[in-house]
Amino acid sequence: MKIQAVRGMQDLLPRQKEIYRYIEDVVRVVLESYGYTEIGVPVLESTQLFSRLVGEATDIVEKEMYTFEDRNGDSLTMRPEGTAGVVRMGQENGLLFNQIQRFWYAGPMFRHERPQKGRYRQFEQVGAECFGMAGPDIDAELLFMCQRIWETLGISDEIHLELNSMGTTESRAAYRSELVNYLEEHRDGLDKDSMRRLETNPLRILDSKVPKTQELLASAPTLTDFLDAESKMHFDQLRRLLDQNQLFYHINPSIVRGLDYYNKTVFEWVTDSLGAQGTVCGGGRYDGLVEQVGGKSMPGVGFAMGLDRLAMMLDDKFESTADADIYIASLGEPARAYALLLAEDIRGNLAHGKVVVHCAEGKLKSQMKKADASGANIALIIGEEEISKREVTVKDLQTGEQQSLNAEAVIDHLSKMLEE
RNA sequence: GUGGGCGUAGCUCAGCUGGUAGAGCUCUGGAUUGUGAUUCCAGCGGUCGUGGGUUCAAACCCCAUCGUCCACCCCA
Repeated sequence: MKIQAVRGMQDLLPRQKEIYRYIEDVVRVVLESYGYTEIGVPVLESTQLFSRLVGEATDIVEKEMYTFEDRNGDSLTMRPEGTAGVVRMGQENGLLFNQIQRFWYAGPMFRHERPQKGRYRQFEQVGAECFGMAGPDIDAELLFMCQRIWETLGISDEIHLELNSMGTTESRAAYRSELVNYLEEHRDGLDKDSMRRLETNPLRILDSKVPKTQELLASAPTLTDFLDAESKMHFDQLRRLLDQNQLFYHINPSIVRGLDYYNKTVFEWVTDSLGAQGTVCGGGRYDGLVEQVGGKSMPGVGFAMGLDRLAMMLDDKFESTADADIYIASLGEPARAYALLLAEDIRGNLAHGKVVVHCAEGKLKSQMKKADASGANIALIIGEEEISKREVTVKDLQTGEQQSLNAEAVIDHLSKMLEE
């Protein structure tokens, strides 16, 4: 019986992992340039946190959570999203009371869905969450920040912004009942999924891809018409800020988001280049959430971006770096031992550079092959001749030129070569 | 959870109407006693996803199962 990875869990091979790290580095630099501070929150939380904050009737809570009993009988859940945990953490540690905060975090999330391209059961997210700021300027800042990340990664022309406002809980409730009334009247025109959602989550019907349902929706009441005055103003101001900064967006009234806690601004950054799982980043405002974990009422906004999907977008353009700059080949036991010492010496004296020692049997020919495959530009060769003369042969693998230097001169020479 | 495609060497794949398995890449050795990225030669490497069935005979047909991919659903 062979043991293999659990379904939906992916291994990151060296090249992939390198892409992830590159993205993380870019994201970190950009987020910190906006003054966001990094935090860490647990992967495990009590199940209640998610069922209450994300919403009992959402798909996530209903059927996608990895939930199990701890040894003492507590129900625990591996986080399916980041916001709930950050809100809990902020409240529990007193970071939110009368405070303004800008946080970011990175790490794995877990959802038990059927795996697919761009969708795994463990997936990596980077999130940003802001607290204590009610105005649209912080919403705009988050979007500028995303845009800057896309630009730095070189994928901004493949991603566009879909924007909507969901209004306050009250205005949304008013719209919801109006929509249900309308759809009840045209019940026989609905598809099966939409019929079901009419009971569970009517706003989701707006998202339906069934053409007949979409026809029906064309003359249905729209959320925009039901926005309360304040939400409307917030949305208009946000749009103005985006316009002023020439950040282009597409108003999409059917963006509703699958979590209960959103209000006012909601958005998704979407790409066509990944197939069906095109959302690369999503987020919005959640002004009522802090109150729900027992805190003083406090506005919040945030987003989460999916590293796995971003990594897929970069895959064909990304160039891996070489495994080595200097590769040391040796022949015979004394040379082999000396190679290790020399490598230590080089690493201790060079400012940067990767030094790889051939630690295995092998003829010089095969060692040189390894040197070539490693991507190194320089090979050092140490054999019996070199040992007896206290020399090291330095070979430039691009030009093929080589020379023998005495051991003391090697490091100077190498640092010059690496600088070129 | 639903639907469809695909599982053959480490990787990418070929294998006709059922007749007992092949290529390229990688790796190892040689042509070149201690010199890579080109060339040539040779070698290593397979319970044909797994279990059952049909058949004289199954990688190939049938059933089941697992995995994977794509789509639906939903989202990162």
